[in-house]
Amino acid sequence: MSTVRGARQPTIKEVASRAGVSPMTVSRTLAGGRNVRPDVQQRVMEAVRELGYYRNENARSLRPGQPSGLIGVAITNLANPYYGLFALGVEEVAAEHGRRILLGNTGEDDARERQLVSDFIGRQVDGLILVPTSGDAAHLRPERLGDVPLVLASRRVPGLEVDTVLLDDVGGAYRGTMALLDAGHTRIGFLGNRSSVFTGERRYRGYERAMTERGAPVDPAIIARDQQDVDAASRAARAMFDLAEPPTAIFSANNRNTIGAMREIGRRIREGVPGPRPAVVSFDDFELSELMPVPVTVIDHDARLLGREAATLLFSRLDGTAEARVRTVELPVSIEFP
Amino acid sequence: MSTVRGARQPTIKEVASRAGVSPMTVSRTLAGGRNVRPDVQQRVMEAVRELGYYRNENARSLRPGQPSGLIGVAITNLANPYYGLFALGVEEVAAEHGRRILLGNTGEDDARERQLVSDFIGRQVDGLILVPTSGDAAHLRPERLGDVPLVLASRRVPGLEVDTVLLDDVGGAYRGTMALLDAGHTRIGFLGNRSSVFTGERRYRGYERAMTERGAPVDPAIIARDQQDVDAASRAARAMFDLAEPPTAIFSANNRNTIGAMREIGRRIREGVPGPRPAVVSFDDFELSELMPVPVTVIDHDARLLGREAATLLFSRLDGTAEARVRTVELPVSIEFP
DNA sequence: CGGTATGTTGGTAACGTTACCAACCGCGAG
DNA sequence: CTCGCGGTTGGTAACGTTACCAACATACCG
Repeated sequence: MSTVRGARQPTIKEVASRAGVSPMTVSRTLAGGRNVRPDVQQRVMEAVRELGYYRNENARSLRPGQPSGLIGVAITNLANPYYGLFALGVEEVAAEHGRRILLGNTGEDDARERQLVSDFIGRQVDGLILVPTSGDAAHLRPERLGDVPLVLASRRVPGLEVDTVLLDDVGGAYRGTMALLDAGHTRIGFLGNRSSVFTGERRYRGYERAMTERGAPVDPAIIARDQQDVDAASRAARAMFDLAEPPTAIFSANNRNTIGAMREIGRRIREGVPGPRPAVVSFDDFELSELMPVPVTVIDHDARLLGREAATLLFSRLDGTAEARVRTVELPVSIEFP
Repeated sequence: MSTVRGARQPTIKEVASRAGVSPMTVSRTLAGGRNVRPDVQQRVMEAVRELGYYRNENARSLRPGQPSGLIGVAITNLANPYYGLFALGVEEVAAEHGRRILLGNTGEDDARERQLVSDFIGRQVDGLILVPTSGDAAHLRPERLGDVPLVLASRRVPGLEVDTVLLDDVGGAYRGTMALLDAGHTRIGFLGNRSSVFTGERRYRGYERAMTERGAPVDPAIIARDQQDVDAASRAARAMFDLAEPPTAIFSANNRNTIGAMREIGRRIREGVPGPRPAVVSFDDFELSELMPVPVTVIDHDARLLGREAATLLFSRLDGTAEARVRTVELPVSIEFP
């Protein structure tokens, strides 16, 4: 090995001089070898191997019109397994298109989102995929992004018309609630969260629509929409069950709330606390739902597919194969009965 | 707004001419404004705002000695929530150091890992964090990486001496198995997986050590080490429980195997299949373990912290604050009894 | 054998940025 | 009033790469 430890990365010039050719010939060889004699190509590739040369992608993309091959992805909370799957879906499609992803976690923080987007633009990303933190849209306006295409996932941003992939939140919540109503329940509690205002709102709307359609009372006493984590959800469920008129069923708008409700229900059963053993419908799947002490209907979705769709939408813009019109893809959800 | 839709990103020159100064003055202003008159700075910042200018980070890092501000992160399986948490930990620390992360998923594929590492180097990353796919080490040798520091996480690569963060797999498995032995079990089955050869091996070693130390027989009939997913784990558990002499307890080396075993145990209880209702120790936590039909002891760890430690190790190299010696950090695991 | 088409190779310039140096300014000390 | 110094500004070159053009070699045709 002729490379010295601690040395800078070798450049195309060093490869060229080692192979006894010009940098242009090295460049051509690495670009596929069109119009380069095979024996010369071989000499070049040998020099590349010997020196451990890698093309400097940053220098490459410096030339105008050259894509950087990077996609900026900002999601709200990587600690949520669904977003891990989402990121995986994006990564897969990006890899299929020879792109890499720059990943940032916003933690539902507007300022951090703005910072990430700025940085992504500064790094010349070819496109952006964003789970927005539903603040305002100023930093996402086309004139701020230059000609970098943007795809929103999971949520919309008020006043911003761009390609978007969503779940069928309303329909899923509607059908899930309907299932409870069909089973004879009329007093159905709602557990939801605030953070994802957009999805939370949509899922609540589905719940509400089903309830009113069937003439079931929508009682604020059994609607809790402020729980961000499992513990808060547990407490909310507890308060609801301790009411004089507790709900006989629960619609939970997400994973975190479902787990919290389950904890509380499990505790009551273990400790013999009297009161309801409510049926549960859960938006978002969770493992071992079939082992729960009460029947759980699951409204599941494919976050990985959501990521893939977002990336596919983006690449159709990048390839220029997309129509000009802004598109929204709404992915179906599936319902699994206990 | 004077920016034209579809236009290229504005350059420092355009900002300069708009502000009536030279590009150097813009550069200095953006670098903190040392030795630039306040009123000139203001004019420059105004032009920056008006044009929607972002520094081109790629061009910036082209100059020799300039860091790219990128960290390459390759993990094996983003679909695993633990790796999502791991990535989050890395991202957090990177952000604290003003770095972004380039994320790739290897899917336990050697070729893909090599490809990702090449690409990361080509993009001039300042450092690499890798959950290795335990193939060979050729592409990770220092002479192949130039002077880019590397940190391994979760697993080692045979024959490669680099900074590494691990879990206390052996100790955790040992203590977990001991807990079962203390409870009077002697016939303890083992469920594990192949993919992560390294951790799988270590966890098996902890199990084996505890067993032999107490003189409990290590019976190949109740040791299954080939399950990659929940379904396979379920089948392995089923076969084990159907033996003439089934285990009275199960040590499960990971999440996937635990879920699979639980499914099978739940099925047998629901369907009234006679046979053991084994106690379970699970390496890796899972939610609602307290609601399981048999008592589950959980050996948990903090994947986010693992990611933070990996990144911290890397940045100590980058800052030059690290001692030269190769370091290994082994994070403790916690045991939660049912 | 001359001429043209085709294939191969290299030189030059440019991408956006900033380190370095040179030039210039105003101000205070001698 | 002159000198020198510190603060401010701009020009030049270089980072690594490749598009473009020019130069040259070779093959083929008439």
